[in-house]
Order: sequence, then structure tokens, then C-alpha cells
Amino acid sequence: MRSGELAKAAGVTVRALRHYRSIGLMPEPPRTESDYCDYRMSDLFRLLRIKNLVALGFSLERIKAMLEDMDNPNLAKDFEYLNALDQELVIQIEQLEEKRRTIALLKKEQVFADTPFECAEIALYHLDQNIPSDLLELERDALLVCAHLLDKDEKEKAFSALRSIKAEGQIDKYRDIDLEIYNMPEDASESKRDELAQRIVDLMMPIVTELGIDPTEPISPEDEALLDHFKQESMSGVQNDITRRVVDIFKVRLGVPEK
Amino acid sequence: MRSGELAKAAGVTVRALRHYRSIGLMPEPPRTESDYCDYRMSDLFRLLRIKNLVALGFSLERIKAMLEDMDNPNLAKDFEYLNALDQELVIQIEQLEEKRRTIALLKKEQVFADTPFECAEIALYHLDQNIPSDLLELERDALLVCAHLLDKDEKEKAFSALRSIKAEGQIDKYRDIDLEIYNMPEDASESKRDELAQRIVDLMMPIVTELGIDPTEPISPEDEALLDHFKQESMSGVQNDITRRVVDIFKVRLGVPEK
DNA sequence: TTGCTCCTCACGTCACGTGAGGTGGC
DNA sequence: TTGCTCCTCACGTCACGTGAGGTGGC
Repeated sequence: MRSGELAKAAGVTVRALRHYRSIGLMPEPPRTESDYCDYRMSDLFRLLRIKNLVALGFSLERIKAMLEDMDNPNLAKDFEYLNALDQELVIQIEQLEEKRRTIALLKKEQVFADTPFECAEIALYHLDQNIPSDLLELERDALLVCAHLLDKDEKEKAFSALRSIKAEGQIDKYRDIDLEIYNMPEDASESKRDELAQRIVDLMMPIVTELGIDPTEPISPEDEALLDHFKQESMSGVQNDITRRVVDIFKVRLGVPEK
Repeated sequence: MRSGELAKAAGVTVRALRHYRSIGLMPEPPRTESDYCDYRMSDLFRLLRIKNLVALGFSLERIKAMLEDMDNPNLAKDFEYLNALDQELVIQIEQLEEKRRTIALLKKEQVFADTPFECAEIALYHLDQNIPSDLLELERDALLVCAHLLDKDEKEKAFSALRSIKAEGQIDKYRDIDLEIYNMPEDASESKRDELAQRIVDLMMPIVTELGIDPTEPISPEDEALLDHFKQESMSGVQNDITRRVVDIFKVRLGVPEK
């Protein structure tokens, strides 16, 4: 048989057949005078075997190993191969289903596709069309960074805090205060800044104490550097100032010793 | 930030970051004097978004499209993207599970991994250690070819025939006759050949009539050619002769008109 | 002679990994 | 000065698909 015949008989492309030859999975057949391949029936058998194994999901490399000792067929060995492959399939399926679960969560919470899945439930603004777009963006960016920087414990705490805020219907208060920070002019007076910082601490305090969060806790130098970048590039001077004041007030109220 | 810092901050490799740049998924950042990348915080946000979307299973191409119009974020569009991806995941999972089902069948029937799945239940010899290895090989090859050449209906008929043979515990009879064919010497007499052919027809007739199979039906020229190859290369002269006699007897008994 | 099939390179796919070889920064 | 990081090619991965360019067979 020529390669076209063999390929058609087995239901594979000529190119696939050539590929199998090139990696030694199919033998180099004798050639006719005009250099055409001259395959035997035994080659068709081998090719059909390969096709069946490929359909199961084996890699060509493993198929090569499996067909290596066709002379003394070994059911037990094939059983092992099947088990190993099955395990891999189980893992692949589990990974795909994990993705599906995340997608389902994002859809249910109606958040953007790039939302870190831990934040899906606590994205605050997405439903409110009255939020200025750059404030919305700031929230998205902040959540992105938080979800990535915080370790598991911290995330648990921070996000369960936000969840309880959401559950208790206090989102409006947070959003209003965020808007106040956002709208605070750069030339706002000392007293206005302090007053707002006080109200922020008042609002957050119950949750902070309830969950044992310490918002003044120092973080790693790398994270610190990142946070600095963030403040510089994404937050205005007055916003940074208020954040500083909030932390200072927390320090006093929580009795954190000065250094 | 330099690329190392950005990559570490986002938890991706520098190489991945470079790849994203090269395909236009990440922007070309300004460079320092010594040609180092100088990334901003906004690049980190974008990179984190990309990372989240990659984790969900989106292709880089689609991610590029999704991030294209970040300026006017559109929840509905993201919802569609999520749905489309989910559909693809469903299909992938189904394909993997189809493979797992086949693997389970092959394991249950304790056949070789390269057995066509439709034949898993009806492989006859694999459990019998007393079968000569080349007869076993012949059966494997024949099943391989049959499973591939026959169309769905034919397969159904042929394999349900074999199933009922197996169910009725008649395998031994078939195996014995196969062994007789196999052991028939090339110089066997006319009468011996005829007698064996008669017994083969006797054995097969009930199933043939029950299922309405016509073993004398002509097949396509390509299949005919393949079958000829098979007979030439895998079957001895006497085996071919007996096969011919069997078909002839069937023709007479089933009343097939001569051409 | 025409159309079909065959042949052998050889590049492209997808998302990077992995050196190779050279240079700046602390 | 040494070790670290950065830079840009450029090849490799996996299982082929897809032309490109040339030749034999009916």
C-alpha cells in the first residue's frame, strides 16, 4: 500500500502518518522505484492500534513505549497504563471543573470576569451606576492587589469583614464615605480631614474588633514598596493623607505602642 | 518597576511577562537609560487581570480582546465571555469523561488497551492461555480491522452475534473450530476441508439467521482490496480456501442467486 | 497532455521554558 | 571585583496542519 491508501484505510491523514514515521512510532517502509512508500497489512494494524490509543488520550511517546514489546503482550501492563492515564484524566477534569465553579461564582455575583474569585461576593460597587468610573476602577484595582498580596488568613478576615458589611446592609454607608474621600478637595482644612478620618474609624471599629483585625500591622518590605507605588500612582494627596490619619487614629484607639 | 519586580509582584515569570509584551497583551513600557523596563502600577493591575483570566482558562487572544476596551467596562459582555468559556469547558470535560468511560470498559473486560471499544466485550481469546500466540494476534488484528471497516449497523449485528455466542457459553466451540482451521495442514484433503467448512456453517447458521446477517454480501471495492491484502498477508492458503468454501456453502443454503 | 497523488522540506500553532551570550547595578 | 539582575535572540515543546516546490502514474 502507498501512504495515501494506508492513511485512508486507517482514517488518519497522510501527514499524521508521516509524523508517526518521523518520530519512529511507525516504521520506515520499503520504497518503490519512484520512492513511494510500500506498506504492508501489519502496518495498518499498527496504525489502527495507534489510532485507538490516541483516541483514549495517550501521548505518542507513551504509545511508542506501549507498542514497543508487542511481541509478548502483557495484559497487566496495559492495565497499569490505563490506570495511569485515568488518573491523569481525573486530574484534568477536576481542574476544568474548578474553573467552571469559579465561573459560576462570578456569574452568580455578576462581577467582571477578571475579579479574583475570593472577591466575587464582596465587590461593592458594580451594581451602582452612580459611582464615578474612576472610583469604580480604584475599587477594582484595590481588590485585585489585595486579593493577590494578602495571605490566606488575612484574606479570610478582610473579606469576611466585607461580607458582613454587605450582609448587614451597610454598603451604603461605606459607599457614602468612599465618595466623601473621593470628593474631598486637595485644599480641604485640617479639621475636615480629621473629622472624616474619625468617622471612618467609627464605622470600621465594630468589625475590626469583632474579627480581631489589626489595620496598623506592619507588612513585608516588598508589599510596603508596592503599597507605596499604589498610593503614589492611584491615590491623590488628600486621599493618602486621610488614610494616614485613619491608621494613626486606629493606633491610638487600639493602644498600639509607638516606636 | 523593573520586569523582575513586576513579575514577582504579580506572581508570574519574567518570561511570561515578556511573552505578553511580545504579543501586545502587555504594553511596551518606557525604558531606563540602561534599557531596563520601567513599569507603572497600572501595569501590575493589568497583569493581575491577565493572570486571573488565564487561571479561568481564557486564551491570551481572547484576554486581549476582553481587555481591549477596559475604558468602558461592560458587565454584560463579560457575562457572555464567561458563558462561552463555560460551554467550551463543558465540551472538554465531556470529551475527557468519554475517554474515562472507554478506559473503564477496557479495564472491566480485561482486554488490551488498544482494543476498539466496541469489541471490548467480545474479545474471545484473551483469557485463554492455551491459544497459540499467533492465533491470538490474528484475532486481535481481525477485530481491529473489522471494528474499523464495518459501518455502525454491521458492527451492531456482528458484535451482538459475538456477544450472544459468548453469553450462551459457546466460545469453546468457536475456539475449537478456530484451532482446527489454524491447525489444518496445507496438504489437507478436499473432504477434510469440506467437512470443516460444513461444520463452521452449521455452528454459525442459527446466529446468522436470527440476526438477519448476510455473510455473502458484497462490500465496497476499497474494503475488498483491503480484505484481499489481509487474506494474503495474514492467512495461509488453506485458511483462505476454507473461508471461500464457507462463503460458498452460505450462498447455497441462504439461496443467494449466482451471478 | 492533464489532473491526481506522491515525495520532502519547512514554517505555523499555543503559551511559554530554557539556555546562550552579553551588559548594567549594588 | 563578584554575584545578581537585566536585556535580546532563538530553539524546544506537542501533534500535527498547511502550503511550497518538485516529480511519478494513469
